[in-house]
Amino acid sequence: MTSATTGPSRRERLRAATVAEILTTAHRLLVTDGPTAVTLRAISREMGMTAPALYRYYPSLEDLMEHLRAQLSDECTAYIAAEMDKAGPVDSPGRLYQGARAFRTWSKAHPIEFAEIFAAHEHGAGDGHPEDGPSHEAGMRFAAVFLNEFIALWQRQRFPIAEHVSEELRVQLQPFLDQFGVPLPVGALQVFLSAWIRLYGAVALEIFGHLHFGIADVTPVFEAELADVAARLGVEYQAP
Amino acid sequence: MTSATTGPSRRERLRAATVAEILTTAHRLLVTDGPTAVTLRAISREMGMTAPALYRYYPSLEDLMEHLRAQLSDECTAYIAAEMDKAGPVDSPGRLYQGARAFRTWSKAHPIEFAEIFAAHEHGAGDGHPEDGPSHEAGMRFAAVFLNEFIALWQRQRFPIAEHVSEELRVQLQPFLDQFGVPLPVGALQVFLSAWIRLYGAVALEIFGHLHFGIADVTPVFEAELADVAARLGVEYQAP
DNA sequence: TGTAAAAGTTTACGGTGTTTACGAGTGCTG
DNA sequence: CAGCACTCGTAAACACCGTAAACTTTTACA
Repeated sequence: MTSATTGPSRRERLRAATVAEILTTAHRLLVTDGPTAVTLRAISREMGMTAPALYRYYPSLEDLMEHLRAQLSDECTAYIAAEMDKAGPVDSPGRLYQGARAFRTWSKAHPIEFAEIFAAHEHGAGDGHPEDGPSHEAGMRFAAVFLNEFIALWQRQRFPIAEHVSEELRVQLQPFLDQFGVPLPVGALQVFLSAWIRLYGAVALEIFGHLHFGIADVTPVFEAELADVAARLGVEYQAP
Repeated sequence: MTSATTGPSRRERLRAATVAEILTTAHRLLVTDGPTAVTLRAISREMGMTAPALYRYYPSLEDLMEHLRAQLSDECTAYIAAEMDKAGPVDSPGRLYQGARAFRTWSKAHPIEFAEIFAAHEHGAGDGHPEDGPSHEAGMRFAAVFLNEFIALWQRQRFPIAEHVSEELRVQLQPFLDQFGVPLPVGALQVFLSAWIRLYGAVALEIFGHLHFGIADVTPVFEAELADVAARLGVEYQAP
């Protein structure tokens, strides 16, 4: 016993290090050789191991990929949060701008990771419980970054919200607000969802190459969308 | 020679039939057993052939999948166009509503096909010319359905467009309008792009399961988004 | 009818995820 | 300190996979 404070045991530390190496190796293979190159044999080969050894850490390749996606999502989240902080303290304007642009910047810099995180992964065409897994939790952490910023904006300046929220919509959104204790009226949540839809739509279309039918530089399109959302929120447009 | 009119030869007909069977078989495997089940061996097995025989029709599995994606995209396009026609002749209102809802309906009914078409397929993490291939052309046909409807709407009633289009944006969009002879001002094209971003964003987020953090039925969210886009276009909202 | 192209098969190579059985090392415990 | 259980890793094997080459059968046409 070398340390008085009983931290993680030696075995646990080694195991954690191996897990981290597995994920970083898988990540490197993903970005250098594409999604199809992420195989158990390739990972183990790079690590100087044999493929079945990886089964001591993940029950299947799909499960490994699920954890990789969660890590990639967290990296994206951390980048956005860091960029937001550069824009100033919590109640400073422009944090949402910085965050939205950071989302696009990260996605353009990591298109393969973006596809891995945000494209379909109801893998295997089966029943598969939709609401679980580490990548889903990572998705919640991602959403929290923008939602918290949205809450701060709402508390600072009440932007105009939909005067009339349909009953069907209220029934869907109110339970969510209650469950997580979000201090937002349903109308504001609707605006948040709309803003997120537009941000995701613009970035995803660009990353997936569905805007390259004649548009060389998508930046002006993105900025126009950003300006339109900003106008809806009643905040003045800030050029990058 | 059995027919006087020299149509496609017997061999060409057989070949076309085989190609069609290959694609329908691949499609069936895709929806029943998932993307990973679409293999040359599985397709040939179902067709009572051997795997290398498929190389007489496609140079690789990836090429076969590319053609499959094009066919799936065309099926989506055809469904949307047909649903639009149900809403009335070219200049009747509600065709855009019907089309947008048809896009969501088809996507929800064919989530795996949707992912195959609209998710990332810059396969293989390489150079790969982005602007070619049958699925890209199919994407153009898809876009044309909505764009033509948009042009008709513009010619029927001039909806309000962005009063000021930034110079950077104009430089990107004007060449596209000129190249394809689209009778639309850049401001209207910007509105079209914004509408498409929102439609795609809403549907993709739903299909990919990124809205199921507490929202059971996404329909009201989608309808709210639709109503907001409609308001921007200056057309009255029509409930489904 | 002969001949050349097309269509399909056989065989083979290297790769994959995954299971099973086995061995070496680690750490706790009586 | 001895024993033992548990962890980590390997080796062999199975059933797949995409793809290439050589070979055979079928088809169409001069």
